[in-house]
Amino acid sequence: MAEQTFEMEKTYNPRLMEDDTYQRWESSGAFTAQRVEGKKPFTIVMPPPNVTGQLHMGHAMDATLQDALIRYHRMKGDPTLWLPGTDHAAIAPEVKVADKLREQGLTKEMVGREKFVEHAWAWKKEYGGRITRQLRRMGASCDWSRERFTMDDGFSKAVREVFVRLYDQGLIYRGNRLVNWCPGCNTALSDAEVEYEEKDGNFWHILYPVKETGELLELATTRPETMLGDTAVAINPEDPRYAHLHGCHVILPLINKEIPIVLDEHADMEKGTGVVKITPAHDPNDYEVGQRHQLPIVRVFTFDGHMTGAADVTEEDSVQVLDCGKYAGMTTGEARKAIVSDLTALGLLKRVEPLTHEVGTCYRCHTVVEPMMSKQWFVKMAPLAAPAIETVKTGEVRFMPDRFSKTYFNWMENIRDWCISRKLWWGHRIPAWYCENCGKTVVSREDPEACPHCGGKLTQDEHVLDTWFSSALWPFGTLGWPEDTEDLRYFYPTSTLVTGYDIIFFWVARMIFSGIEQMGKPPFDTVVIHGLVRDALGRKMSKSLGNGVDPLEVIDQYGADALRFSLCLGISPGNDTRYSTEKVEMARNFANKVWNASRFVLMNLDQAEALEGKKLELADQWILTRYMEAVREVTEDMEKAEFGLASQKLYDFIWSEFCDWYIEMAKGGLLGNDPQRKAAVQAVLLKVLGGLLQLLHPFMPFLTEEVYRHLPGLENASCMTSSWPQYEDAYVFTAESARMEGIMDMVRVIRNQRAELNVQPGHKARLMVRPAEGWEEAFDVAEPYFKRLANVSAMELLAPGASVAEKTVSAVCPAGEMFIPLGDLVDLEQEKKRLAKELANLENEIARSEAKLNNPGFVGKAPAALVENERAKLENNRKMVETLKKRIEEL
RNA sequence: GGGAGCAUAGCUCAGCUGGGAGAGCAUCUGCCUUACAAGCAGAGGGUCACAGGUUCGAGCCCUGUUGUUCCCACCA
Repeated sequence: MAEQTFEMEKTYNPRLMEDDTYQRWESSGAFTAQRVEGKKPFTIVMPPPNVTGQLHMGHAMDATLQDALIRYHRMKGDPTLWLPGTDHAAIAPEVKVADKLREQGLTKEMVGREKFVEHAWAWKKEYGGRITRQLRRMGASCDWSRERFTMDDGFSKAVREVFVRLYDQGLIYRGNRLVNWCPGCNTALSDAEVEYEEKDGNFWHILYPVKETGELLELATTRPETMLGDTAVAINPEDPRYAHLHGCHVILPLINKEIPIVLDEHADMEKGTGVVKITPAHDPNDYEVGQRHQLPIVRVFTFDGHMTGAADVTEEDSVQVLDCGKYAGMTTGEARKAIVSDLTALGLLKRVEPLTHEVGTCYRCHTVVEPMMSKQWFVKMAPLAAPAIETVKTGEVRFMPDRFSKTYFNWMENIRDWCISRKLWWGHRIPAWYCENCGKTVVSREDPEACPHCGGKLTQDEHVLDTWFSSALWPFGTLGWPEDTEDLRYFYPTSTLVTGYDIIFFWVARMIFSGIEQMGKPPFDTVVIHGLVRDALGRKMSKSLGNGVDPLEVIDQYGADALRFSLCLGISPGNDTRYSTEKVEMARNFANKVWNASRFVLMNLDQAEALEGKKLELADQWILTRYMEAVREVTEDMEKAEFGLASQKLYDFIWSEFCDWYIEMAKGGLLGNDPQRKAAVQAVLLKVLGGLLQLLHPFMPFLTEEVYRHLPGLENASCMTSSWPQYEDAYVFTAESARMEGIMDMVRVIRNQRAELNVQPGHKARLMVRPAEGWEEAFDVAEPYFKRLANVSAMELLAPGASVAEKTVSAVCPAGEMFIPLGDLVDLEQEKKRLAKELANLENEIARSEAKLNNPGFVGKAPAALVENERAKLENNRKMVETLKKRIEEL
């Protein structure tokens, strides 16, 4: 006799258990991955959140799905590794630290690089643990012993190794290129970091005087402030309108500079006037034109978004910087206004045409990005992209859902070189040094003392690497690479990557080509893509909108399990989902339901009852069969990463079948005085409850763990490390299940009739049943079910020919005919009408079935089982119609 | 300009390989039935955007149309 020390509260209260449970898990060492030779591990590397960031709904979704997969595989017995870590995230912390310094009246430049980086590390130290603590509150079962950081020593080594290797292969180069420049963050950006936003703007139609002919040439631009950097205007060589201008020049207004008219295909005769101004330093197309015609490159913007002045004038690598004179020092916006107004004064602004156009902005600060001529480091992408495309084409790496491989191809097949240098201080400093003496560039794994060529003094490149350069190495860098570690050999390639579709380009694609390039194998075989969590109105959650919901507040109020479940229920792969409090409440209510069902079972079990040798009734056989179906379906869904389907299946099975039906039916056995029956019911309850807690564990780890360890026979056992339920044929009772469903059907009909007739709940009525052919023995055990579930006082079976003299409500079900004597509540006319309607329905059904079965196409081509099913249904309905007709006659 | 997603009950969304439309919330009715009112029982509510096509059979597959969201792209 086990003492009942486990006092369950009436209402589920997650706060009482979550922290303790997590600590127990973590200290048990069960999160720590073990290498088991000969066994294939299941490995996920966590997308590393910003080290100083805070948990948001996106992380919550990410963590929930990964943890569900990890817990599922752990229970299946796979050696399981979920490798957590954080990202140094370059810009965001850099901005935060700079802000903090500003509060003290300091700027980055004032403190200097070295001190600034120290401040950044201090910042990291202060906030670095925050997000990992928050992930723990989600219940994330990561292997914290293997936690990594993208700037820890080992990882830094990996970054340098990759940089040097790619440089040596000629896949990393430095050059003057037109890059996306964010004046707000004051750094270059990669193409992926530019977001396009639709903005209102204008076409300014400007007139440039032609030197040779004196005519005014009209051209249009959306960015008049760049005109000081014009080094040509282009016309199409085929354009008859301008044939006479070949070889002529224009005088650039405002600065009266003579620039040539060049002939170039880029000038589209169909667009505008067919004349284009060419600004090689500030427009990608113009840059190309400039290259073709050997035009000078004249930069007119500073890197922080102002017009250049005398002080900026330099000439480096063929880029000239202009002194913009009266415009010098203005912001580009101010310059635009001034230039437009000056042109108007000169009569050279013909007209202004409003338009909306897509403008590139910085994905972090949303400042408008300026294309700028600048010397940066690049990764040559074509040779890296080719095998990365191939590996997805062959199915070696598989996106789920598959449509995201299209997104991937679309990007990879049109990829341009990747700008990897950033004008920041926080990050991996580019391992390149320039010799002051001989001017050569040294790229090295170790910091060099002096120039290896001439012994001259070296200075390191000022830039750091794009933060995605290091996260691209995450799947092998975290496992010890470039060292040849046991972890690396055992866990690489990893199994599944789980992430949102928004970082396929930033991260997934780059991990794939990096893995192939450095390790010879892609870093994972499956990429599970999920959607974004949006707000209740379908908007993206963002700081600026202030519509973000803090997952921690949700956890405080409803519990981590409720949050997790709400993020799984009703989602479909790759589709966005809306966050709503209602949904969390629904999940919390479900948790409460599970809690109370468990409470009921525990209250009624005094010891572990084994199922073996128990005499089972229809209800037992039914719930066991349904449970086995749930095991099969949930397992299949987990394999397919169909979290929405798995959680929905569990919700329905637990609530509608286990609680609403089986527990109610079980009460008879538990409260009755047949000890054998009681033991059988106890055994079934224990079996099914234990199993469904396990199935639910990946979604609601805390609740299931807490209940599971208090089940009789499982004292202090862990649900988390228990074995995933197996489908067992021995517990599948197909025929008996169908019998039970027949009885349940009758229960539903009785309830319905009573409700319609407004029978007082306290009023119990007798039930007379005339079983349909073959259903007789199903009613042997049915009486208690009717009594408990349908307010029946007593059930009596009628002989086949016996008639019913009393005033009754009646109904015909597949299982048989039934009569409920309800005395004065019965209105015979009403009853006749109802039965007639019922009859009409059935006859409709029969007509439908007959039409189907008389269709040679259906009988000939539909699956045999389906046809058979239809025949049986028809047969059944015909029988029911006969019975019904007889009944109506009797009335 | 290219690509993708979505359009199903009043609202939010499921519906897995084609075989009689589901859930939660909301609404209506009746219940504190000793696990649970965060609950129980019952009810109402849908031309599955529109038009064609394939099929014995279409919410599901194909084509087109409309609306909507997103991604990519150098439209001066």
